[in-house]
Amino acid sequence: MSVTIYDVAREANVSMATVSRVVNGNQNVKPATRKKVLECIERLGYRPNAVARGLASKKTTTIGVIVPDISKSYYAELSRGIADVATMYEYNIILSNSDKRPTREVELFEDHLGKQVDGLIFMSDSLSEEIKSGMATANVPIVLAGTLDSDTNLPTVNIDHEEAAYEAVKKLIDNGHKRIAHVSGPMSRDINRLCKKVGYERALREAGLPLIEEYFVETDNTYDDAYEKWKLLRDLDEKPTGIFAGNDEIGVGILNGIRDDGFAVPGDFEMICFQHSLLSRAVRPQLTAIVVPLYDLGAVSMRLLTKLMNGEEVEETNVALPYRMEERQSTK
Amino acid sequence: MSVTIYDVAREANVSMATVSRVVNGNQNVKPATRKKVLECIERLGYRPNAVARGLASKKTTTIGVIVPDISKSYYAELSRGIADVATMYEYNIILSNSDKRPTREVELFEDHLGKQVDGLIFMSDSLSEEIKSGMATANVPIVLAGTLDSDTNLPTVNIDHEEAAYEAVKKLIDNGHKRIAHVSGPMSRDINRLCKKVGYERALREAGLPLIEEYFVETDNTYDDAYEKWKLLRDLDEKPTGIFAGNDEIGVGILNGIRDDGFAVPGDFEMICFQHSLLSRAVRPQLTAIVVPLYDLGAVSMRLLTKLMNGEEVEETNVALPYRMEERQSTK
DNA sequence: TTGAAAGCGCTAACAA
DNA sequence: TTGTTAGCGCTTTCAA
Repeated sequence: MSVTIYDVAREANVSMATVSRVVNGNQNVKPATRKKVLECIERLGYRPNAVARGLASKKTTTIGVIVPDISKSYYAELSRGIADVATMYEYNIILSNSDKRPTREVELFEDHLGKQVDGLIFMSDSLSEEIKSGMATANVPIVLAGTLDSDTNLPTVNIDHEEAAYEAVKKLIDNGHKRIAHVSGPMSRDINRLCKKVGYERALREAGLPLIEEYFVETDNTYDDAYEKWKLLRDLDEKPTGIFAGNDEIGVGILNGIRDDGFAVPGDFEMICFQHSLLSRAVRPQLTAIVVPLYDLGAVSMRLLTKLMNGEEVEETNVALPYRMEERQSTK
Repeated sequence: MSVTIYDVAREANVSMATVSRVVNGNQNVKPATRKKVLECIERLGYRPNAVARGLASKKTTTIGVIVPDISKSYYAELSRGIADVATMYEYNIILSNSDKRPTREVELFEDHLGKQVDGLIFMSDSLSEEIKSGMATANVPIVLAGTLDSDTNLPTVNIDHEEAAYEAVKKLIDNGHKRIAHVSGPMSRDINRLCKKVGYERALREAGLPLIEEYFVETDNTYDDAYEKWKLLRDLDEKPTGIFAGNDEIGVGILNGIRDDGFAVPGDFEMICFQHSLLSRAVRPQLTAIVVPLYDLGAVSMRLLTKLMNGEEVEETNVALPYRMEERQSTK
C-alpha cells in the first residue's frame, strides 16, 4: 500500500486535518508544525491521492478535450495551445478522439462527465441535436473551439472564416482572375459550408462574377483526395485560373496535381489556401495563405474555460481571433 | 446535486449493491430486477461517478501519456495509435507535454501517479537518472514508446533505428556515393546519437569510406533550422553528394535549400530521410524514405501496457516493429 | 492553531 | 439473488 495522509499524521503527531492544511497551503498552520509535517511528507514519500481529493472536494482539476483526430496537425497544434494554458492553471487534460462521429461524440461527452471533468473543450465539424441537448444540461462549463455554434448559446472561440475566405478570393479577383475555383473540405463541416464557401461566393457576387458549379470541388480534406480531384478542374473546357483551397493539405494536393501535369504556379494558376501546418511553407512555390492562429485558438479557449470554471463574469463568450494573410509565391 | 447510486436504489426499491451490480454487468441479478433498475437509471439520468468508483476500486481506467510535444506530427500520430487501442480497452488518456525538459518530465510523472493512472506511456529524448529512479519504484506499469532504455529494464516499443539508418546510408553507397552527409536531429536525443548516427557510421566504415566531420550536421529538428544548416554543406569545398536526413522535416529543409540554390535532386544530390509525416510525399521531388510506423508504435505500446496492467505474462517486453524503405524521387 | 468527525459516491467482502 | 456494511483517502465544517 502507498502512504496516506493518515500515515503522515501519525508520523508527525498531528491530525490528518493539519496535514491536509499543509498540503493545501492553508495559512492557519504554525510554521513549526508545517515544517515538521513537510519533513514527514518528504521522509515517507507521501503523494496526495487526487482521486480521493476529487471525491471529497468535487473538483478534479482535470478538463476534457474532445477532438476529431489528434493526428491532424490542425487539432494537434490547437491542443497544444489548450495544454499550455491548462498547465498554467494546473489542470490536467483528458484527451479523446471522436473521428467526428456524432454517436461517438455523445459517448465521449458522457464519459468525460462521468470522469467528473471540471470543464470541457469540444471540437467538431458540426453539432448534432443530441450533443446540443446534452451540453445544454451539463453542469460544467463547455467551450467550443474552432467549431460553429448554430443556435445554442455556448461559448466559442474562432476566427472569422467567412471574412477570411472573402479576402482570399477578393485577392484573386484583384489580381485579375475571372474564373476562380474553390477546392473545399467536406460540406459536413459547418465552417466549410457556412463560412468559407459563403465568403467565396460573396466575393464573386460582389465582383459580378458568375457562380459556376464546376468550380466548386469538395474533398475529404486529405492531400491524396485533393490530388485526385484536381483532375476535375483540369478536364474542364474552361479551366479556372485562380484557386482558393480550404486548407494547405488540399492546396498542396492541387499544387502537385497542377505541376505534375506540367502547368505552372503562379504562371498558369494562382493559389491561396488556409494554413494549418508547415506544408504551405515547405513546398515550392510556397503557398500564399490565410494563417490560422491554431495555437492561440486553443490557448484562448482554455483561458476562457478557466474563467467559466471560476465562475467569473465573462462579457463576451463568442471570441473571434485575428488572422492574417501571408503573401508568398503562389500569387503574383 | 446530481443523482447518485443511492437515488437509483431508492427509486427501484433495491439496495445500492444491486444497482452497482447492474451497472457493472454482474450476472448475479435477476433479469426482472435488472430491468427495473435499468429503467430507474434511465429515468433519473444516473451517470456513475468515476472518481468515487476509482477511489473504491483503486482503478481509474485512465492511463497517462507523457509526450515531448503533441503538436509535432511524430507524437500526434503515435498518440493516435495509443488512443485507439486505449478506446478499445476502455481506458481514458491523460495527455501531457514535457517539452523534453527533465524536471518537467519528473513533475508530470509524479502528477500522473497522483492522479492514480493505471499505467503510463512515456516518450522522451533521453531518460534522466531522476526519472529512471522514479520509474523503478512506481507501482503501475510503464511502457516507453519510441524512447531508448539505457540500463533500466523497462518495457519499450521501437523500430531498429540503427539498422534502418544503416540501410538508408547503404543505399546511397550502393548508388555510388562516396561523400555522404548526415543531417541529424539533436544529439540530446538518444535515438539520434546512439542509433541513427551509429548506423550511418557503420555503413560508411563497412564501405571503407572515411568519416568526415563536416559531413555530420546537427539540427534542432525543425524545417527552418535544417534550411539554414544546408549552407554549411553548400559552402564546403568538397560537397557531399548523398544526404541522409534524420527525418522528413529536416529532409525538406535541406531539399529546399538545395533547390533554392539552384541545384537539383536527385541530379546533384541524392537524399533519403526518415518519414514522420506527409511532408516527404508532398514535396517534389518526393523524398525516398524510411517509413516509420508511428501509429503502430503507439498502438503496440498501448496493447503491451494493457497486458502489463492485467498482470499477464509478457514474454518479450522490448518490442521492435518492422519498418520499410519507400523509394521515391530523391534517389535514382 | 489544531483536532474530531461527517461525508464524497462508490466497490467488495460477507451475510442472509 | 439480494442486502448490509466497512472502507477507499481525502476535504471541510464545527468545536475547542
